[in-house]
Amino acid sequence: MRAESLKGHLDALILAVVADEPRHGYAIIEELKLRSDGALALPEGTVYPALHRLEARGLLSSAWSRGDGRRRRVYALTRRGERELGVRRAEWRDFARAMEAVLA
Amino acid sequence: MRAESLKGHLDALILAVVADEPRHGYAIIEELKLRSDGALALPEGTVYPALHRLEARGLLSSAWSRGDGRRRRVYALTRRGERELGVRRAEWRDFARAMEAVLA
DNA sequence: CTTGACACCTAGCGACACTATGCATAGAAT
DNA sequence: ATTCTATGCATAGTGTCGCTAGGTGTCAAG
Repeated sequence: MRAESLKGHLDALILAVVADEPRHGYAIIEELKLRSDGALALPEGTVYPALHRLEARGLLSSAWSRGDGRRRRVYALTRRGERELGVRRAEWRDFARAMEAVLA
Repeated sequence: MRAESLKGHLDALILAVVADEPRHGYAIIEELKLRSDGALALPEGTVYPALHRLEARGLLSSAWSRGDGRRRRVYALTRRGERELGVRRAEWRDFARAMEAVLA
């Protein structure tokens, strides 16, 4: 997976994964790997800053939780986040359609 | 169309358009607009540097041509460019599949 | 004789994913 | 006991690359 290819699409991925159920950062990384059959193996240095950015924009909310004595920051989609996910999904479809139209 | 979303995918688009027949920069821009139904309206400042980059990497070759008294730099796919297009197409499919798997 | 389409060029900017590194806990392996 | 691996979070710094904004010049139409 080329590094640059993800640019501009990461937010949609994270929002989609969190939309199903609230998750913490590490779990989001694992879930992305799982759903994409290993294609989306994102380093932590990519995901954690993205989560902070999304929360700063009001698309995610977070809360610390303790399980197994581990501290985890669990993220959930806000209402603005839901709307944003809808927009991003639509934008992805448009972009993918355009790409296919040219590459076909 | 979000600006960042194109990153990493521009080369594939240009190679694909030039693959059908040699074209000059302005014509490539028009063709992308046409095939994508207006979705890919790329500014010149995006396409021209990309063409230079692709030529520097040996994926495109160019030659000046005069028609109507206008000077045009016409680009054609090299053999390496053909191979690269194949790789990029495959990478796009993989990426798109992964995105769909997560967004679905 | 100005406007708009055609046609090319490039310096500098900004966004953002990634590298590298650090800290810390838990369980398994040696 | 100790080391290794997986879990879990964080961020400073880097590099890439599409875009903005500006420039040059031709040609047809109004």
